[in-house]
Amino acid sequence: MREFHTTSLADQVFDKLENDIITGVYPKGEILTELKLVEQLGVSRTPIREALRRLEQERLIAESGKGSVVLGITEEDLEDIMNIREHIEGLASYYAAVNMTPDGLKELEHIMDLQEFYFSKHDLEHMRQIDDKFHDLICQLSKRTVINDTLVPLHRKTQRYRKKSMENDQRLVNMIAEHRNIFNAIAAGDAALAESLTAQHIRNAKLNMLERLKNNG
Amino acid sequence: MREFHTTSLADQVFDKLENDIITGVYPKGEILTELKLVEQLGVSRTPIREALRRLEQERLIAESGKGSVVLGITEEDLEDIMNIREHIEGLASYYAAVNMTPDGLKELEHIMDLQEFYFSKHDLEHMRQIDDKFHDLICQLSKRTVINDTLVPLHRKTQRYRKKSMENDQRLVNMIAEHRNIFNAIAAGDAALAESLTAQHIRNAKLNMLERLKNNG
DNA sequence: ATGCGTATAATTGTATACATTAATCCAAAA
DNA sequence: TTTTGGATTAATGTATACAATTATACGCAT
Repeated sequence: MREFHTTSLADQVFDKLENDIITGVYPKGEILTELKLVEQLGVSRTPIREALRRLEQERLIAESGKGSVVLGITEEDLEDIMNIREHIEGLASYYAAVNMTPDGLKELEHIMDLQEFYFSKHDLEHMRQIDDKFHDLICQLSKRTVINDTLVPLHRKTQRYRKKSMENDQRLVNMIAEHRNIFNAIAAGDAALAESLTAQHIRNAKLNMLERLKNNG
Repeated sequence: MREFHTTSLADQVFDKLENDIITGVYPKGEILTELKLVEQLGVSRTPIREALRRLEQERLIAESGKGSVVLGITEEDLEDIMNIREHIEGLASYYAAVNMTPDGLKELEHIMDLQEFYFSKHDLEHMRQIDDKFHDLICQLSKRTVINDTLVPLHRKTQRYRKKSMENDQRLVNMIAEHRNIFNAIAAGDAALAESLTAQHIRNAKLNMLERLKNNG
């Protein structure tokens, strides 16, 4: 018998709020109070509180005396995030190559195709989502819980700033090529190559992001 | 006017449960149900639920159909934790050296003294706590939120296995010496040295832990 | 014996009332 | 004008009742 597993209200509220923060519906500095969210979302405080606490733990919001304030990330944060990813994300690709399954490979290939599709449409919003999905999926397919749990929150935090770094058309072309190379290494089961290509890929992304950040002030 | 800020029941419950899991009061596999905890702790389900959700996010427990099950960590987890720490913990020491304050230095020095005091008493339980405190404090004093948030959960997860690695007396002596060297580098403001000493320290700890784990089966 | 289905019990999910705490505002005094 | 005190308001913290779900036990048919 198939199990239904309706997602709980708390999960739905969390997903919605996380997405709204990432996409800028609630910009940095916005104050979220439980009561306002009760009105807006039409559910009771209980699931809302649970969602807020999870967002708090991910450092997307923080208590501020009066309600929860939506946090931004500083240049220092971004620097640290990319430095950590530069050191760790290669491990994810390494184990993804080691533990890959046919199903996982198919999933990953689908991402590769979508990324080229959205690029041909110049759809930056979906490009951002797909880029994130690519890196999240590799973490997941690595089958290494600790690595996944360490990296995924960092991916979440950079999402808001990813779109800006995608306005550079040349970087987009390079990104797609780098993803493709990483995919090929994983598909070939060459863990060491996947690892070093990934580290280099993050390094490139970091340089591009920080440069953009400096130029935009 | 001084602010009081009594910690909430939810915080207290979280701290207690986290500590009980870390110290083995609730061993791996133990099932925690909200109702049992209500009886044991004498508070309502609301703060208990909040605490459980936070423990879940730290991967110390997981939902299991019937209640929440206390998770252990596998050898793979331990390997990943120490590999990640090996790559990142140096950054924490680096920034701790850069951003150090007199007060912070005093705090850190106090830890150094306590560690030698407890060693002279052969008090392994406190040694474990102090070791953890040392690394947590450096993360905190680095003033780099992302680095702190990335490392602290990893420290929590290894606590349970730290005591075992402290049964090696020679390792304890080395550990104290390594901590002292890291402290001196930070106090001297030599960020690069603090970073490399820390990386080496974690490498040593990793080797010792994995070896112990193999020997004990 | 074994598998199936239903009744029952146990557990979590949600809403809400009440308690407590913290922020705000305004009036009065320095 | 600034500050201070307290009343008021608004927010979160906590407990609890009720709903929905899931596990379990048991009887029945095969």
